Amino acid sequence: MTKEARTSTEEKLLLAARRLFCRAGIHATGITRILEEAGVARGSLYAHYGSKENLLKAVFDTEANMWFRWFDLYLPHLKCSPRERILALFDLLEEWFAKEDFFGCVFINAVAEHEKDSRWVKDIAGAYRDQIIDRLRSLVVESGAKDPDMLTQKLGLIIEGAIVTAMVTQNSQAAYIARLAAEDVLRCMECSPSQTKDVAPPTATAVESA
Amino acid sequence: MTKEARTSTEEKLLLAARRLFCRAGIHATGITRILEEAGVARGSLYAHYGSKENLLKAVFDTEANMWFRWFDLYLPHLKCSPRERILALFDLLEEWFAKEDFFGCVFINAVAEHEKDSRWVKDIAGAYRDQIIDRLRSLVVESGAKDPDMLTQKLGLIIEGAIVTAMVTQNSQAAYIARLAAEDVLRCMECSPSQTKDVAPPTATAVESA
DNA sequence: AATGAAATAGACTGATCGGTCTACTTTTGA
DNA sequence: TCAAAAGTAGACCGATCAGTCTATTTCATT
Repeated sequence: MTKEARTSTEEKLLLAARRLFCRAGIHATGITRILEEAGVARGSLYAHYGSKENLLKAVFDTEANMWFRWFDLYLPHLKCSPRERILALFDLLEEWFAKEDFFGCVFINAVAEHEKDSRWVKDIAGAYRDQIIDRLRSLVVESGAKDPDMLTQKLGLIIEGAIVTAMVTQNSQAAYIARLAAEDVLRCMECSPSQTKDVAPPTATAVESA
Repeated sequence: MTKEARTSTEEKLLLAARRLFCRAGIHATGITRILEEAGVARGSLYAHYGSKENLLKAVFDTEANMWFRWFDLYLPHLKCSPRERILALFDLLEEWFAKEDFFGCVFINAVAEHEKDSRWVKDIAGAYRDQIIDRLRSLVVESGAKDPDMLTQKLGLIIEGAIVTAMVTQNSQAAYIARLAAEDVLRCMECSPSQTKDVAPPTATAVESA
Protein backbone atom coordinates (compact mmCIF):
# COMPACT_ATOMS: atom_id res chain seq x y z
CA MET A 1 0.00 0.00 0.00
CA THR A 2 2.78 2.43 -0.92
CA LYS A 3 1.88 5.72 -2.54
CA GLU A 4 1.95 4.54 -6.18
CA ALA A 5 4.94 3.06 -7.92
CA ARG A 6 5.73 3.90 -11.56
CA THR A 7 4.60 0.52 -12.76
CA SER A 8 3.50 -1.41 -9.75
CA THR A 9 3.40 -5.16 -9.64
CA GLU A 10 -0.37 -4.94 -9.46
CA GLU A 11 -0.50 -2.89 -12.64
CA LYS A 12 1.92 -5.12 -14.52
CA LEU A 13 -0.30 -8.09 -13.73
CA LEU A 14 -3.42 -6.20 -14.71
CA LEU A 15 -2.04 -5.12 -18.07
CA ALA A 16 -0.73 -8.57 -18.95
CA ALA A 17 -3.96 -10.25 -17.86
CA ARG A 18 -6.10 -7.80 -19.80
CA ARG A 19 -4.12 -8.34 -22.96
CA LEU A 20 -3.91 -12.12 -22.68
CA PHE A 21 -7.52 -12.63 -21.63
CA CYS A 22 -8.62 -10.78 -24.75
CA ARG A 23 -5.99 -12.08 -27.13
CA ALA A 24 -5.98 -15.75 -26.19
CA GLY A 25 -9.18 -16.19 -24.23
CA ILE A 26 -9.68 -16.44 -20.50
CA HIS A 27 -9.79 -20.20 -20.03
CA ALA A 28 -6.99 -20.67 -22.53
CA THR A 29 -4.74 -18.29 -20.64
CA GLY A 30 -2.86 -20.03 -17.85
CA ILE A 31 -1.59 -18.26 -14.75
CA THR A 32 1.96 -19.11 -15.76
CA ARG A 33 1.61 -17.31 -19.06
CA ILE A 34 0.31 -14.18 -17.37
CA LEU A 35 3.26 -14.25 -14.98
CA GLU A 36 5.76 -14.61 -17.82
CA GLU A 37 4.21 -11.75 -19.77
CA ALA A 38 4.01 -9.55 -16.68
CA GLY A 39 7.48 -10.47 -15.47
CA VAL A 40 6.14 -11.14 -12.02
CA ALA A 41 6.50 -14.02 -9.58
CA ARG A 42 3.76 -16.51 -8.93
CA GLY A 43 3.42 -15.60 -5.28
CA SER A 44 2.90 -11.93 -6.08
CA LEU A 45 -0.18 -12.63 -8.15
CA TYR A 46 -1.83 -14.49 -5.30
CA ALA A 47 -0.67 -11.89 -2.76
CA HIS A 48 -2.41 -9.14 -4.75
CA TYR A 49 -5.43 -10.82 -6.24
CA GLY A 50 -5.88 -14.14 -4.49
CA SER A 51 -7.21 -15.98 -7.51
CA LYS A 52 -7.52 -15.94 -11.28
CA GLU A 53 -11.18 -15.08 -10.85
CA ASN A 54 -10.37 -11.96 -8.84
CA LEU A 55 -7.80 -10.97 -11.42
CA LEU A 56 -10.48 -11.18 -14.09
CA LYS A 57 -12.76 -9.04 -11.95
CA ALA A 58 -9.99 -6.44 -11.72
CA VAL A 59 -9.64 -6.54 -15.51
CA PHE A 60 -13.38 -5.93 -15.74
CA ASP A 61 -12.90 -2.83 -13.60
CA THR A 62 -10.21 -1.39 -15.83
CA GLU A 63 -12.24 -2.05 -18.97
CA ALA A 64 -15.28 -0.37 -17.42
CA ASN A 65 -13.11 2.58 -16.42
CA MET A 66 -12.14 3.09 -20.04
CA TRP A 67 -15.81 3.55 -20.91
CA PHE A 68 -16.44 5.75 -17.90
CA ARG A 69 -13.51 7.99 -18.86
CA TRP A 70 -15.00 8.34 -22.30
CA PHE A 71 -18.46 9.28 -21.07
CA ASP A 72 -17.56 11.21 -17.93
CA LEU A 73 -14.31 12.94 -18.83
CA TYR A 74 -13.73 13.08 -22.55
CA LEU A 75 -17.08 13.54 -24.28
CA PRO A 76 -18.48 16.22 -21.93
CA HIS A 77 -15.50 18.44 -22.72
CA LEU A 78 -16.09 18.43 -26.47
CA LYS A 79 -17.25 21.77 -27.81
CA CYS A 80 -19.92 20.45 -30.11
CA SER A 81 -23.58 19.56 -30.35
CA PRO A 82 -25.01 16.58 -28.43
CA ARG A 83 -25.50 14.85 -31.76
CA GLU A 84 -21.83 15.26 -32.61
CA ARG A 85 -20.93 14.08 -29.14
CA ILE A 86 -22.73 10.83 -29.81
CA LEU A 87 -20.89 10.44 -33.10
CA ALA A 88 -17.57 11.26 -31.45
CA LEU A 89 -18.05 8.05 -29.49
CA PHE A 90 -17.48 6.12 -32.68
CA ASP A 91 -14.20 7.92 -33.25
CA LEU A 92 -13.12 6.75 -29.81
CA LEU A 93 -14.10 3.26 -30.83
CA GLU A 94 -11.98 3.56 -33.95
CA GLU A 95 -8.93 4.53 -31.88
CA TRP A 96 -9.59 1.59 -29.58
CA PHE A 97 -9.95 -0.89 -32.45
CA ALA A 98 -6.80 0.43 -34.10
CA LYS A 99 -4.61 -0.39 -31.11
CA GLU A 100 -2.28 -3.28 -31.77
CA ASP A 101 -3.51 -5.05 -28.66
CA PHE A 102 -7.22 -4.78 -29.36
CA PHE A 103 -8.77 -8.23 -29.39
CA GLY A 104 -12.38 -7.50 -28.57
CA CYS A 105 -14.25 -6.40 -25.48
CA VAL A 106 -13.34 -8.40 -22.38
CA PHE A 107 -16.95 -8.29 -21.17
CA ILE A 108 -18.39 -9.71 -24.36
CA ASN A 109 -15.60 -12.25 -24.67
CA ALA A 110 -15.99 -13.33 -21.05
CA VAL A 111 -19.74 -13.80 -21.38
CA ALA A 112 -19.17 -15.72 -24.62
CA GLU A 113 -16.89 -18.28 -23.00
CA HIS A 114 -18.58 -18.75 -19.64
CA GLU A 115 -21.67 -20.55 -18.43
CA LYS A 116 -24.73 -18.58 -19.52
CA ASP A 117 -27.04 -19.75 -16.74
CA SER A 118 -26.94 -17.10 -14.04
CA ARG A 119 -23.24 -17.10 -13.43
CA TRP A 120 -21.20 -14.35 -11.81
CA VAL A 121 -19.53 -13.35 -15.08
CA LYS A 122 -22.83 -12.53 -16.67
CA ASP A 123 -23.98 -10.64 -13.59
CA ILE A 124 -20.88 -8.45 -13.40
CA ALA A 125 -20.70 -7.86 -17.13
CA GLY A 126 -24.41 -7.11 -17.21
CA ALA A 127 -24.14 -4.60 -14.37
CA TYR A 128 -21.31 -2.74 -16.07
CA ARG A 129 -23.20 -2.85 -19.35
CA ASP A 130 -26.20 -1.22 -17.68
CA GLN A 131 -24.01 1.56 -16.33
CA ILE A 132 -22.52 2.18 -19.76
CA ILE A 133 -25.89 2.12 -21.48
CA ASP A 134 -27.21 4.57 -18.88
CA ARG A 135 -24.48 7.02 -19.80
CA LEU A 136 -25.26 6.53 -23.47
CA ARG A 137 -28.91 7.25 -22.71
CA SER A 138 -27.97 10.52 -20.98
CA LEU A 139 -26.13 11.53 -24.12
CA VAL A 140 -29.16 10.66 -26.22
CA VAL A 141 -31.55 12.54 -23.93
CA GLU A 142 -29.34 15.62 -24.21
CA SER A 143 -29.71 15.46 -27.96
CA GLY A 144 -33.45 15.89 -27.56
CA ALA A 145 -34.38 12.80 -29.55
CA LYS A 146 -38.04 11.85 -29.78
CA ASP A 147 -37.78 8.31 -28.45
CA PRO A 148 -34.58 8.30 -26.39
CA ASP A 149 -34.98 4.74 -25.11
CA MET A 150 -35.37 3.29 -28.57
CA LEU A 151 -32.53 5.37 -29.94
CA THR A 152 -30.30 4.29 -27.07
CA GLN A 153 -31.01 0.65 -27.76
CA LYS A 154 -30.30 1.06 -31.46
CA LEU A 155 -27.02 2.85 -30.80
CA GLY A 156 -26.02 0.32 -28.15
CA LEU A 157 -26.66 -2.49 -30.58
CA ILE A 158 -24.62 -0.76 -33.27
CA ILE A 159 -21.75 -0.24 -30.82
CA GLU A 160 -21.75 -3.91 -29.86
CA GLY A 161 -21.90 -4.84 -33.52
CA ALA A 162 -18.89 -2.65 -34.19
CA ILE A 163 -16.89 -4.24 -31.38
CA VAL A 164 -17.59 -7.78 -32.56
CA THR A 165 -17.07 -6.96 -36.22
CA ALA A 166 -13.75 -5.32 -35.38
CA MET A 167 -12.71 -8.34 -33.34
CA VAL A 168 -13.67 -10.86 -36.01
CA THR A 169 -12.33 -8.95 -39.01
CA GLN A 170 -9.42 -7.36 -37.10
CA ASN A 171 -10.24 -4.10 -38.90
CA SER A 172 -10.87 -0.79 -37.19
CA GLN A 173 -12.98 0.29 -40.16
CA ALA A 174 -15.91 -1.31 -38.36
CA ALA A 175 -16.08 1.84 -36.25
CA TYR A 176 -16.46 3.94 -39.37
CA ILE A 177 -19.26 1.75 -40.72
CA ALA A 178 -20.91 1.91 -37.32
CA ARG A 179 -20.66 5.69 -37.29
CA LEU A 180 -22.40 5.91 -40.65
CA ALA A 181 -25.11 3.52 -39.47
CA ALA A 182 -25.51 5.63 -36.33
CA GLU A 183 -25.89 8.75 -38.47
CA ASP A 184 -28.66 6.99 -40.39
CA VAL A 185 -30.44 6.02 -37.20
CA LEU A 186 -30.09 9.54 -35.80
CA ARG A 187 -31.43 11.10 -38.99
CA CYS A 188 -34.46 8.82 -38.99
CA MET A 189 -35.15 9.56 -35.33
CA GLU A 190 -35.32 13.26 -36.14
CA CYS A 191 -37.81 12.80 -39.00
CA SER A 192 -40.24 10.07 -37.99
CA PRO A 193 -41.89 10.09 -34.54
CA SER A 194 -41.03 6.67 -33.22
CA GLN A 195 -42.53 4.08 -35.61
CA THR A 196 -42.50 1.39 -32.97
CA LYS A 197 -45.50 -0.22 -34.63
CA ASP A 198 -46.70 -1.71 -37.94
CA VAL A 199 -43.80 -4.09 -38.08
CA ALA A 200 -45.92 -7.01 -39.28
CA PRO A 201 -43.78 -10.15 -39.06
CA PRO A 202 -43.95 -11.40 -42.66
CA THR A 203 -44.85 -15.06 -42.23
CA ALA A 204 -41.52 -16.05 -40.76
CA THR A 205 -42.12 -19.75 -40.31
CA ALA A 206 -39.05 -21.55 -39.14
CA VAL A 207 -37.02 -23.49 -41.66
CA GLU A 208 -35.89 -26.35 -39.53
CA SER A 209 -34.27 -29.58 -40.51
CA ALA A 210 -30.93 -31.33 -40.03
CA MET B 1 -22.16 -45.98 -42.50
CA THR B 2 -25.77 -47.16 -42.40
CA LYS B 3 -28.34 -45.27 -44.44
CA GLU B 4 -29.39 -42.73 -41.78
CA ALA B 5 -30.67 -43.64 -38.35
CA ARG B 6 -33.48 -41.67 -36.70
CA THR B 7 -31.12 -39.98 -34.33
CA SER B 8 -27.70 -41.28 -35.14
CA THR B 9 -24.89 -41.29 -32.62
CA GLU B 10 -23.15 -38.69 -34.76
CA GLU B 11 -26.16 -36.39 -34.59
CA LYS B 12 -26.63 -36.84 -30.86
CA LEU B 13 -23.04 -35.79 -30.31
CA LEU B 14 -23.39 -32.85 -32.66
CA LEU B 15 -26.50 -31.52 -30.97
CA ALA B 16 -25.09 -31.87 -27.47
CA ALA B 17 -21.79 -30.30 -28.48
CA ARG B 18 -23.47 -27.38 -30.21
CA ARG B 19 -25.60 -26.64 -27.20
CA LEU B 20 -22.85 -27.02 -24.63
CA PHE B 21 -20.21 -25.14 -26.61
CA CYS B 22 -22.56 -22.17 -26.80
CA ARG B 23 -24.07 -22.43 -23.34
CA ALA B 24 -20.96 -23.11 -21.29
CA GLY B 25 -18.11 -22.17 -23.60
CA ILE B 26 -15.86 -24.39 -25.63
CA HIS B 27 -12.85 -24.69 -23.33
CA ALA B 28 -15.11 -24.97 -20.30
CA THR B 29 -16.99 -27.89 -21.82
CA GLY B 30 -15.28 -31.19 -21.14
CA ILE B 31 -15.63 -34.21 -23.36
CA THR B 32 -17.24 -36.09 -20.49
CA ARG B 33 -20.01 -33.52 -20.18
CA ILE B 34 -20.78 -33.74 -23.87
CA LEU B 35 -20.96 -37.52 -23.63
CA GLU B 36 -23.33 -37.35 -20.66
CA GLU B 37 -25.61 -34.87 -22.40
CA ALA B 38 -25.55 -36.86 -25.63
CA GLY B 39 -25.97 -40.21 -23.89
CA VAL B 40 -23.12 -41.63 -25.88
CA ALA B 41 -20.01 -43.59 -24.97
CA ARG B 42 -16.56 -42.08 -24.96
CA GLY B 43 -15.23 -44.36 -27.65
CA SER B 44 -18.02 -43.43 -30.03
CA LEU B 45 -17.05 -39.78 -30.02
CA TYR B 46 -13.50 -40.58 -31.04
CA ALA B 47 -14.67 -43.16 -33.57
CA HIS B 48 -16.80 -40.53 -35.31
CA TYR B 49 -14.86 -37.31 -34.88
CA GLY B 50 -11.39 -38.24 -33.69
CA SER B 51 -10.92 -35.17 -31.53
CA LYS B 52 -12.69 -32.33 -29.74
CA GLU B 53 -11.32 -29.99 -32.39
CA ASN B 54 -12.96 -31.96 -35.19
CA LEU B 55 -16.20 -32.01 -33.24
CA LEU B 56 -16.08 -28.22 -33.03
CA LYS B 57 -15.47 -28.05 -36.78
CA ALA B 58 -18.55 -30.17 -37.31
CA VAL B 59 -20.54 -27.81 -35.09
CA PHE B 60 -19.30 -24.94 -37.25
CA ASP B 61 -20.71 -26.75 -40.27
CA THR B 62 -24.15 -27.13 -38.76
CA GLU B 63 -24.24 -23.50 -37.67
CA ALA B 64 -23.23 -22.36 -41.15
CA ASN B 65 -25.91 -24.59 -42.64
CA MET B 66 -28.54 -22.76 -40.61
CA TRP B 67 -27.52 -19.53 -42.27
CA PHE B 68 -27.33 -21.12 -45.72
CA ARG B 69 -30.83 -22.56 -45.31
CA TRP B 70 -32.09 -19.09 -44.49
CA PHE B 71 -30.47 -17.44 -47.48
CA ASP B 72 -30.76 -20.24 -50.03
CA LEU B 73 -34.02 -21.97 -49.14
CA TYR B 74 -36.25 -19.80 -46.98
CA LEU B 75 -35.79 -16.18 -48.05
CA PRO B 76 -35.92 -16.78 -51.84
CA HIS B 77 -39.36 -18.38 -51.47
CA LEU B 78 -40.91 -15.34 -49.79
CA LYS B 79 -43.44 -13.55 -51.97
CA CYS B 80 -42.33 -10.04 -51.17
CA SER B 81 -40.03 -7.25 -52.25
CA PRO B 82 -36.23 -7.56 -51.90
CA ARG B 83 -36.40 -4.91 -49.20
CA GLU B 84 -38.90 -6.97 -47.22
CA ARG B 85 -36.76 -10.04 -47.80
CA ILE B 86 -33.87 -8.29 -46.09
CA LEU B 87 -36.09 -7.34 -43.18
CA ALA B 88 -37.47 -10.88 -42.95
CA LEU B 89 -33.95 -11.92 -42.02
CA PHE B 90 -34.41 -10.13 -38.72
CA ASP B 91 -37.57 -12.10 -38.04
CA LEU B 92 -35.55 -15.26 -38.50
CA LEU B 93 -33.04 -13.88 -36.03
CA GLU B 94 -35.84 -13.25 -33.54
CA GLU B 95 -36.98 -16.86 -33.81
CA TRP B 96 -33.43 -18.01 -33.31
CA PHE B 97 -32.87 -15.80 -30.26
CA ALA B 98 -36.17 -16.93 -28.73
CA LYS B 99 -35.15 -20.58 -28.67
CA GLU B 100 -34.53 -21.85 -25.17
CA ASP B 101 -31.11 -23.12 -26.20
CA PHE B 102 -29.87 -19.95 -27.83
CA PHE B 103 -26.64 -18.83 -26.21
CA GLY B 104 -25.00 -16.79 -28.93
CA CYS B 105 -23.36 -17.58 -32.24
CA VAL B 106 -20.83 -20.38 -32.04
CA PHE B 107 -18.56 -18.63 -34.54
CA ILE B 108 -18.42 -15.38 -32.59
CA ASN B 109 -18.09 -17.21 -29.28
CA ALA B 110 -15.34 -19.43 -30.62
CA VAL B 111 -13.34 -16.50 -31.99
CA ALA B 112 -13.83 -14.70 -28.68
CA GLU B 113 -12.28 -17.47 -26.64
CA HIS B 114 -9.47 -18.59 -28.91
CA GLU B 115 -6.08 -17.19 -29.83
CA LYS B 116 -6.57 -14.21 -32.13
CA ASP B 117 -3.26 -14.48 -33.94
CA SER B 118 -3.88 -16.41 -37.12
CA ARG B 119 -5.33 -19.52 -35.59
CA TRP B 120 -7.48 -22.10 -37.34
CA VAL B 121 -10.63 -21.03 -35.50
CA LYS B 122 -10.43 -17.53 -36.87
CA ASP B 123 -9.71 -18.81 -40.37
CA ILE B 124 -12.69 -21.16 -40.45
CA ALA B 125 -15.06 -18.69 -38.80
CA GLY B 126 -13.85 -15.96 -41.13
CA ALA B 127 -14.38 -18.10 -44.21
CA TYR B 128 -17.95 -18.95 -43.22
CA ARG B 129 -18.58 -15.32 -42.33
CA ASP B 130 -17.47 -14.29 -45.82
CA GLN B 131 -19.87 -16.79 -47.38
CA ILE B 132 -22.73 -15.49 -45.28
CA ILE B 133 -21.91 -11.84 -46.00
CA ASP B 134 -21.76 -12.69 -49.72
CA ARG B 135 -25.30 -14.00 -49.57
CA LEU B 136 -26.40 -10.89 -47.70
CA ARG B 137 -24.77 -8.78 -50.40
CA SER B 138 -26.74 -10.63 -53.09
CA LEU B 139 -29.92 -9.77 -51.24
CA VAL B 140 -28.85 -6.15 -51.03
CA VAL B 141 -27.94 -5.99 -54.73
CA GLU B 142 -31.37 -7.37 -55.61
CA SER B 143 -32.94 -4.51 -53.71
CA GLY B 144 -31.24 -2.08 -56.08
CA ALA B 145 -29.54 -0.05 -53.35
CA LYS B 146 -27.22 2.76 -54.39
CA ASP B 147 -24.13 1.61 -52.52
CA PRO B 148 -24.62 -2.14 -52.00
CA ASP B 149 -21.22 -2.75 -50.42
CA MET B 150 -21.70 -0.08 -47.79
CA LEU B 151 -25.25 -1.19 -47.10
CA THR B 152 -24.12 -4.79 -46.75
CA GLN B 153 -21.48 -3.81 -44.23
CA LYS B 154 -23.97 -1.76 -42.22
CA LEU B 155 -26.50 -4.58 -42.17
CA GLY B 156 -23.85 -7.15 -41.32
CA LEU B 157 -22.72 -5.03 -38.42
CA ILE B 158 -26.29 -4.63 -37.18
CA ILE B 159 -26.82 -8.39 -37.41
CA GLU B 160 -23.70 -9.10 -35.38
CA GLY B 161 -24.77 -6.47 -32.89
CA ALA B 162 -28.15 -8.16 -32.57
CA ILE B 163 -26.57 -11.55 -31.94
CA VAL B 164 -24.26 -10.27 -29.22
CA THR B 165 -26.92 -8.11 -27.61
CA ALA B 166 -29.29 -11.07 -27.55
CA MET B 167 -26.60 -13.26 -26.01
CA VAL B 168 -25.63 -10.75 -23.33
CA THR B 169 -29.16 -9.63 -22.43
CA GLN B 170 -30.77 -13.02 -23.10
CA ASN B 171 -33.60 -11.15 -24.79
CA SER B 172 -34.84 -11.86 -28.29
CA GLN B 173 -36.07 -8.28 -28.51
CA ALA B 174 -32.61 -7.40 -29.80
CA ALA B 175 -33.75 -8.72 -33.18
CA TYR B 176 -36.63 -6.26 -33.19
CA ILE B 177 -34.36 -3.32 -32.34
CA ALA B 178 -32.00 -4.48 -35.07
CA ARG B 179 -34.83 -4.65 -37.56
CA LEU B 180 -35.82 -1.08 -36.81
CA ALA B 181 -32.20 0.04 -37.13
CA ALA B 182 -31.98 -1.82 -40.43
CA GLU B 183 -35.10 -0.03 -41.65
CA ASP B 184 -33.45 3.29 -40.80
CA VAL B 185 -30.31 2.35 -42.68
CA LEU B 186 -32.34 1.17 -45.68
CA ARG B 187 -34.40 4.35 -45.74
CA CYS B 188 -31.28 6.51 -45.68
CA MET B 189 -29.70 4.49 -48.46
CA GLU B 190 -32.69 5.18 -50.67
CA CYS B 191 -32.57 8.95 -50.08
CA SER B 192 -28.92 9.98 -49.93
CA PRO B 193 -26.46 8.76 -52.59
CA SER B 194 -23.68 7.26 -50.53
CA GLN B 195 -22.29 9.90 -48.15
CA THR B 196 -19.07 8.01 -47.66
CA LYS B 197 -17.22 11.27 -47.19
CA ASP B 198 -17.16 14.43 -45.02
CA VAL B 199 -16.88 12.39 -41.86
CA ALA B 200 -14.28 14.72 -40.31
CA PRO B 201 -13.00 12.99 -37.19
CA PRO B 202 -13.82 15.63 -34.55
CA THR B 203 -10.56 15.97 -32.63
CA ALA B 204 -10.75 12.59 -31.03
CA THR B 205 -7.57 12.67 -29.00
CA ALA B 206 -7.21 9.60 -26.88
CA VAL B 207 -8.00 9.84 -23.21
CA GLU B 208 -5.43 7.50 -21.81
CA SER B 209 -4.31 7.00 -18.25
CA ALA B 210 -4.52 4.32 -15.64
C1' DA C 1 -28.73 -68.86 -35.22
C1' DA C 2 -24.43 -66.75 -36.49
C1' DT C 3 -21.43 -63.04 -37.50
C1' DG C 4 -19.36 -58.67 -37.71
C1' DA C 5 -19.92 -53.87 -37.08
C1' DA C 6 -21.16 -50.45 -33.79
C1' DA C 7 -21.92 -48.91 -29.31
C1' DT C 8 -21.04 -49.28 -24.31
C1' DA C 9 -18.71 -48.70 -19.61
C1' DG C 10 -14.97 -47.34 -17.53
C1' DA C 11 -10.10 -47.77 -16.22
C1' DC C 12 -5.99 -45.53 -17.51
C1' DT C 13 -2.19 -42.04 -19.15
C1' DG C 14 0.42 -37.97 -19.53
C1' DA C 15 -0.09 -33.21 -19.52
C1' DT C 16 -1.71 -29.04 -17.70
C1' DC C 17 -4.27 -26.37 -14.70
C1' DG C 18 -5.08 -23.20 -10.44
C1' DG C 19 -3.32 -22.64 -6.20
C1' DT C 20 -0.02 -23.38 -2.01
C1' DC C 21 4.18 -23.18 0.24
C1' DT C 22 9.04 -22.50 1.47
C1' DA C 23 13.45 -20.40 1.19
C1' DC C 24 15.81 -16.58 -0.47
C1' DT C 25 16.64 -11.68 -2.18
C1' DT C 26 15.47 -6.90 -2.81
C1' DT C 27 13.42 -2.72 -1.49
C1' DT C 28 12.21 0.70 1.59
C1' DG C 29 11.42 3.78 5.41
C1' DA C 30 12.38 5.27 10.07
C1' DT D 1 21.63 0.60 10.13
C1' DC D 2 18.44 -2.70 10.19
C1' DA D 3 14.10 -4.82 10.25
C1' DA D 4 9.73 -5.31 8.12
C1' DA D 5 7.53 -5.55 3.79
C1' DA D 6 7.42 -6.90 -0.87
C1' DG D 7 9.05 -9.59 -4.55
C1' DT D 8 11.38 -13.90 -6.61
C1' DA D 9 12.18 -18.71 -7.96
C1' DG D 10 10.51 -22.89 -8.20
C1' DA D 11 9.05 -27.27 -6.16
C1' DC D 12 4.86 -29.24 -5.14
C1' DC D 13 -0.34 -30.82 -4.77
C1' DG D 14 -4.82 -32.38 -6.11
C1' DA D 15 -7.96 -31.94 -9.73
C1' DT D 16 -9.22 -32.08 -14.33
C1' DC D 17 -8.44 -32.43 -19.04
C1' DA D 18 -8.22 -34.77 -23.94
C1' DG D 19 -7.37 -38.88 -25.63
C1' DT D 20 -6.37 -44.26 -25.56
C1' DC D 21 -7.53 -48.85 -24.81
C1' DT D 22 -9.84 -53.15 -23.46
C1' DA D 23 -13.55 -56.06 -22.55
C1' DT D 24 -18.38 -56.52 -23.08
C1' DT D 25 -22.90 -55.90 -25.10
C1' DT D 26 -26.26 -54.60 -28.66
C1' DC D 27 -28.08 -55.12 -33.04
C1' DA D 28 -28.75 -55.49 -38.01
C1' DT D 29 -28.02 -58.49 -41.84
C1' DT D 30 -27.51 -62.74 -43.60
